[in-house]
Amino acid sequence: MAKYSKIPEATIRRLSSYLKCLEDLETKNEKVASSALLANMCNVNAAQVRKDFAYFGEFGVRGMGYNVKELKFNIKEILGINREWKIGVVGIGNMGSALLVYKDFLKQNYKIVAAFDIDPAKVIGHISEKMGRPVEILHVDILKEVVKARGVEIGIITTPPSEAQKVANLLVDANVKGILNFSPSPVTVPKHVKLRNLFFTSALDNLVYYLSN
Amino acid sequence: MAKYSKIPEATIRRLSSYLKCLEDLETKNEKVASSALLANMCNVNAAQVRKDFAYFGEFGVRGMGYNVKELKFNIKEILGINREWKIGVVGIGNMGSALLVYKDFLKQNYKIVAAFDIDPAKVIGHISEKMGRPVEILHVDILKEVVKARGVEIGIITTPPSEAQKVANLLVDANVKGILNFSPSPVTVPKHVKLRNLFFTSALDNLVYYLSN
DNA sequence: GAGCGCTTGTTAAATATTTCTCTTGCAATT
DNA sequence: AATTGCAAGAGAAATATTTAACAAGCGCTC
Repeated sequence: MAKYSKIPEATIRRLSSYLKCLEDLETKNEKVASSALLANMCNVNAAQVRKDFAYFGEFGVRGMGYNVKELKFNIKEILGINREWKIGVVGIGNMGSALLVYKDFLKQNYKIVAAFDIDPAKVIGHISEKMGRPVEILHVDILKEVVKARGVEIGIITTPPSEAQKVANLLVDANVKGILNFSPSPVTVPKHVKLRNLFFTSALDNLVYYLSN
Repeated sequence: MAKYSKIPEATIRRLSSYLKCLEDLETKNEKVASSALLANMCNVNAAQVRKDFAYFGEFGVRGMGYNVKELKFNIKEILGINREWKIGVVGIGNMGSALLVYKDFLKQNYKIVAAFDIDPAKVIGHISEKMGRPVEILHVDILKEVVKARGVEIGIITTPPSEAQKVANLLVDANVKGILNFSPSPVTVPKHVKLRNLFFTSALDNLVYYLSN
């Protein structure tokens, strides 16, 4: 990580996608993967794959390829996801409740340790019996104190768009380090907080553009 | 669109994000927006904003800025979302049911006209009373014929990862033009079908990388 | 243990993208 | 109708990213 000063943002995105492919390979009991194979799975150039890794070290064996488990471990270390991250979800509607029991979060060491809503009693209805027993849903009024007490580092916003900015402000005030906004309304936060907007329609827009052109 | 032969992929992504900002401005009753304002909202450079638009035409007024409604219209036209797109959702678990009633899809002219599951009777339990009456859930066995009959153009996969590839194959066989994969397992499709994987954990991975570094 | 096949890591070249600077033109004002 | 201020559009320069080409090196076989 000393060799290169600047890592392309796109490289980081791809690392995450290589990781998903490696997990896929792991379930299929594949032990090694070449840059060509990963490139193929992720629709990128093989040189790109090797270059992406080269920013961070040497993880492969010449003539052989990459050891799936090892590479997976190394990517997790690079991304900083080799430890548990504590998450709080705000807005327990349909999407919020779905996230509360989303299995891939658990698998990836993303642990939802708190859930908030403006009306905890009412939203219980969103939680179907099939969902098991997710974390208790608390009132947003006590968000700040709970976030601090439980060490929540990342907030996820799943409120209606009209509430998104208010909730973002609450989370910032409660000192979360990052925010993932699932609501379809863009929010802004101070520079010291990292923000990602995840707009479902944007994924569709992108798809549609390439379908239309 | 004749002036430039190649449009950066990143430009398309940004158009979608400008669009979200314009909608936000519209709800705030703003009539015009400058490139500087949009740049600020989307965390990009103002020249970038102008350049992105310049690929497709001249949408602004010098000295004034861009008319919010007009620009919104033009971006929709560019992206190809100035008409309704018919969508089918496969896998009606928690995430799938949440999407069935996701308001922003409707607002954006994305219409879910079909929903499938391996066990339609069972998954009704996922649909809470609050959700109203989403589209009827059908058995995947009849996916192909329903997709064709209802003119589904885009398939959304919200099954468990183990089923994702099978469903992708079904959708391809039913002649959808594009697939949006919400399941955490990467799928592959023939080149003539457009695919986007939407991994929630990837958004978190990205956030965490920049929190850790 | 020498040679071969294969795939990595690296450097350099080719592309692509972003940013800067400057020119153009609209609209408001006087 | 001329002047001024402002912000878009265009082209050039600066960066950044991707791709190609090749050298290095591991493990297998003979």
